[in-house]
Amino acid sequence: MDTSPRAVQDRLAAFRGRCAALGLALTPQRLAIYTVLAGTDGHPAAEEIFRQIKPDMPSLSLGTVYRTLELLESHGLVGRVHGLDDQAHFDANLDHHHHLVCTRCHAVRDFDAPALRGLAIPEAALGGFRVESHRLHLLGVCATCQAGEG
Amino acid sequence: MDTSPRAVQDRLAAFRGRCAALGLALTPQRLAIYTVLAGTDGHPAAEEIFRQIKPDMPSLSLGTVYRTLELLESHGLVGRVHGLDDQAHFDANLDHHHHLVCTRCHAVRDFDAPALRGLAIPEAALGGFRVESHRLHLLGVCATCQAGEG
DNA sequence: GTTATTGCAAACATTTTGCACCAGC
DNA sequence: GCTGGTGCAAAATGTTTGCAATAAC
Repeated sequence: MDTSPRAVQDRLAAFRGRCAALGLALTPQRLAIYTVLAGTDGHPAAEEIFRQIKPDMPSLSLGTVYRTLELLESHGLVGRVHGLDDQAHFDANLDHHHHLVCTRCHAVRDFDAPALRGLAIPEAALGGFRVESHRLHLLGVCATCQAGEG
Repeated sequence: MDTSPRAVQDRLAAFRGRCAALGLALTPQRLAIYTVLAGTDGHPAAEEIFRQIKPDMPSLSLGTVYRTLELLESHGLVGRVHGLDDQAHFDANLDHHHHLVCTRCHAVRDFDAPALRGLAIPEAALGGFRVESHRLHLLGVCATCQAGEG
């Protein structure tokens, strides 16, 4: 995901617009939570988002972070990613993309390979299942963890 | 996954062999847990496996189910699947296959499409990540849930 | 001023762990 | 008799919820 200041600004502007359109109050908490997601390439869990904001907003409660993420996901403003731990991770990048999941450190990174778009799935194999979307997780070892091998 | 009596028998025989080779005791609990997985196409969670065995083995404890699944997974005898809920589901099918995940009822079913094997992933997109395996989740609505639509 | 949103704390669900007891070699 | 495995209950973890106080529109 493009995390240049410009791209982040664009994302935040779009977020404000979507909130207004949906009738959602643009509270400082919501803005802070979305800003964390809009500005990172990672896929933080609720707890991690909370820790990042807490110093600047001591009144923030973890419950609000969970509620906000749930709300934003239900309106399609953020995505939920399941990695290897049983913890939900979140993502402001809604473009079609896939994930690299490190089996050592459980980090999740985005990647996109245009060659993988338009996967041809034989209808016959699906047995009546109606496919609406797909997600591909590549499991392996990230560069950082490889460096630590020995 | 082939759940014919013959295929299940084969799987159980292989399981006994693997346990012996690994020096793992073949306790009634372990056998019961693996049997549930070997005989189903679904991907039950620990609690579900527990419920299925409990009537026939009242002394069974849920902790043992968790410990056993963890043990079997660590020895590569079963696989762990993350669907849409934040609950681990388990799978005795270790052949290369993918999953159909129903966004309504969260059921997970296997499917295999030979066309998807040998996905060509451009190295350049990976940025040093070493890919060891991949999993594809197709999200959509299963036949059962489609039938219930109105 | 209303209504939606927050903070807090308690509840909840899932999974892990410590420890005493038990079973098999 | 050791070793490993189980059952139980407590704890840890991640998440949701009820309710009174508060802030956004």
